[in-house]
Formats: sequence, structure tokens, C-alpha cells
Amino acid sequence: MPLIKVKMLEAEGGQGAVKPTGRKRARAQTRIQREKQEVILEAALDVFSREGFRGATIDQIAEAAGMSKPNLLYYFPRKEEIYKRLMTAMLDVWLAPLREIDSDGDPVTELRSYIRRKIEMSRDYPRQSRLFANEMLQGGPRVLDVLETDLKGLVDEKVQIMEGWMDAGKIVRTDPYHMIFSIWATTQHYADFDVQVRAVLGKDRGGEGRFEDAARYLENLFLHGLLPKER
Amino acid sequence: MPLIKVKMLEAEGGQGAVKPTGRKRARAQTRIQREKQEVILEAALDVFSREGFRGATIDQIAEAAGMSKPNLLYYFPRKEEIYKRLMTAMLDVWLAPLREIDSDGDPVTELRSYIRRKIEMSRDYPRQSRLFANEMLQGGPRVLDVLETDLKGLVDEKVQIMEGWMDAGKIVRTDPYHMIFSIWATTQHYADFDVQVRAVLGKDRGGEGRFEDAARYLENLFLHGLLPKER
DNA sequence: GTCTATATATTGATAGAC
DNA sequence: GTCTATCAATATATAGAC
Repeated sequence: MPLIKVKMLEAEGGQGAVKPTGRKRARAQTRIQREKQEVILEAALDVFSREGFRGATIDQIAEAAGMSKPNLLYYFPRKEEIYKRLMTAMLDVWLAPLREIDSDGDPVTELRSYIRRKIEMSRDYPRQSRLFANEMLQGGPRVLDVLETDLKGLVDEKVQIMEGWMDAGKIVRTDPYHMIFSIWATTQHYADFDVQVRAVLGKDRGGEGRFEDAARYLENLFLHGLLPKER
Repeated sequence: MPLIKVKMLEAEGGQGAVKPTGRKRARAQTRIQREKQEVILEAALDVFSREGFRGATIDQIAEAAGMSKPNLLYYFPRKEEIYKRLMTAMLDVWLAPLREIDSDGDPVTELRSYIRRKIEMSRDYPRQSRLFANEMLQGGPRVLDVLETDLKGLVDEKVQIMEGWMDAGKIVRTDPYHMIFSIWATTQHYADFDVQVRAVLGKDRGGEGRFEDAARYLENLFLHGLLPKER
């Protein structure tokens, strides 16, 4: 099954996040305001995903966004707010594929499309992947609570689905948690360690086709041997 | 097969790296000098692995090392030199397990111990793993040449071994490059994304046993289905 | 070898003219 | 809304006393 272009929201975050928390007057945003914020967030994603929160500077972001530093700060008064906007938007989008795993679907089909979507996201949105990886390396100070509540809850739910499939004899018994970790690790590796992957593959195999190859390898790795009948 | 305590050099780097490049007089280092440098490198590993090169500050490192900033700079005149020392020492140690894969050994045994050693390193030396991950996320500006020469050469060599095993019918045919990437990704995930792993597993499964569970899962994932006879 | 003091540049953020 | 000018804090690194 070939990789397709994934349709995914760009990092925007809920509209709710834009409104001032005080909201003395919930004033509607102009189109230009939204567009400028969009440009800033796009530039910030570039810088934060490469350098991490501390390593990134407002100067770099402003330059990448093509505006002056004070001008940027007019739209986002604090560096941290840009970062938080990116993180929440990213988390939301990043977990969408996992949410879609359907207990009523065919196990192998469900897992196969999960793996495929994850590798597509690494191919199409590597910066979001790196942004998250950077946050993790730092110990996740700004998302730890989300991980322990929302993420854990979501994973637990999907683990139960997978255990149901095992109980029903639909797939071979394995450790669902570590299977999910392994799918995350392998698929995101192609975004986070892209330099290394391309350096090792060289120019003959390091082109765009590497994602196809990876998808094929990973689908086989995780799905082969999962069907009880095969043995 | 249970995990054992791995024996590994601490980040020290070759002795050659210590000598001044000019070496007007190749003066031997005193014991105290080496010990102080050791303390600094240990502290620097802590900070760099969490914050990346740009995000880390000499202040943080000096405080972690329990000395003043000028005192630290007496031993390492530039921030970049501390970082480079850590990187070269890390790379050397980090690739040791891959180097040990032996073409004359039994394929499954060789791969099993490779996986086991890699997960042991994530357990015992998570900071080294994160240091490297941080460098990769930034695009590997300080190691790109090493990746393209030494690392690629090493991987190519081991890929040839694996292809030899496949040609001889000793293991099932698969993509050796992506297999190696997947082993790297999955094992290092337990160091790099440690926060996430522990958050998801919760307190019941997130203890030290998680490395045992991971090792068991990964050995099965990569090795099951590799023997032609099993099918 | 270690310290205080400091030079110099860069950082996040603000003031105020236009 | 956008700019120049600038502040206060922090950054890397050095000078020089002890």
C-alpha cells in the first residue's frame, strides 16, 4: 500500500487559545491578525524545532518571519506563548491517528493504517515531530501534565482495545504498551534523526523513496506474525 | 535473557584529544587536572543533554560542577570544546555494540545481543543518548561529517554481513538498513522519551522493570520471524 | 589554580515616536 | 501597527589580584 499525502491541519491551535484570558471584550480577530500570527507560528516552528525552547531566540524567529522583533512581540507578547501555542496545536494533531484506531475494525487493517499515517506525518511534518522530541529531551516541563492525563488516558484506552483483540484470538498476544512505543519510536525516527538516516543511506537510497521503504519495512515488522493463523 | 549491567567507558574521549593541538611541549596532565575535567564533563553532560548546545549555559555547567565560571573556563577555555569532547567520546562508545556484530557468529544470537546491549545503554547512559538526539534534532552540524564517513562505513559493513546471512539462507530476507534504524529508534526511545514512557506506563509499570519489559518485547519483535525454519 | 571584577555581546521585553 | 531606541538581565569570555 503506497504512501499518500496526508491531510492535516497546520499548527493553528483551537481558536479559543487566541482570545485573551481576561476577555473584557471578546473582540473578533481581523484576518490580517490571523495571517500575521500564522507567519510567526510557522517561523517559530522552524526555530523551536531545531533549537528547543531555550536555544531559540526571538531574533531568529523574527528574522525567519520577516519582521522586526518588537513587531513580532506585538502579536505574541512573550516567547513562551508562541511556544505553548505550537505545543498544544501539535499535540492535538499528533495524536489524531492514535485516536482513530477503531475497536470494531479489523485489527491488522487498523494497525497498518496507524503505522502508515504515522510515517506519513514524519514525512510531511518533520518539524512538529522534532518540536515534540525537543520537549521530551528536556524532560517535558511544559507538557508533563498532558502526558500523564490525556495521553495516558488515550493510550490506556487503545491498549484495552488491543487486549480485547488478543482475548478474542484475533491477534497474537504481545505487550500493547511497548508495541505502541515501538511504533512511535520507529516512525518518528525518520523525522527526528533525518540527518542520520540520510547520511547512512547515502545518495542512492536516501532520496524521497526512503519513506516508502521505511513504511514497507515497518508494516512487515509490526504486522507479520501478528495473525494467529499464520503460525 | 535478563538485562545485565553493561561495562562501558565513561565519557572521556581519547587521551589525544586532551593535548594542545600546538603541543609545543607535550606536557603530561596531572591527576588533579584529569579529575577536574572529569567533573566538568560529567556536569556538562547533564546540561547539554537536556538543553542542547545553544540552550546550555556555562553558568549552569559550572554550578552543576560545583565551581566558579572562570574556574571552569580555566580547564576548558571555550564552551564548544566541552561539547566536542563529549560528542566524540559519546560517538565512540555509542557505536561499540554495532562494531561487535560478528559475521562468524550465529545471526540470531548476534542480533539478540546487539538489541540487548543497546537497551542496556539506554538504561545506564540515557544522557549520552539524549546528547546525541539533541545534536540530531539540530541537524547534526558538529557531527555530520562523522556520520557520512565513519558511521555510514560502519553500517554499510554490517549491512553486508546481514545480507550475507540472507544469501546463505540463515535469516529471512529483509531491509538491513531499516532494521538497524528500527533497532536504534526503539532502544534509544527509552532514554530519549523517558518522560513520556514513564507517564504512559504510570506507577504500576513505569518502574525499573520497564527496561526488562522493553527488552523482552523488542527481542521478540525483531527476532521472531527471522528464522526461515519457523515458517 | 581560584577568585572578584569586568569587558562585550546578546537576550527577552518595553517606551514612545510616527 | 510598525518602527528606532533602549532597558535590564544574562551570555561568553578575559584581566588581574591573590
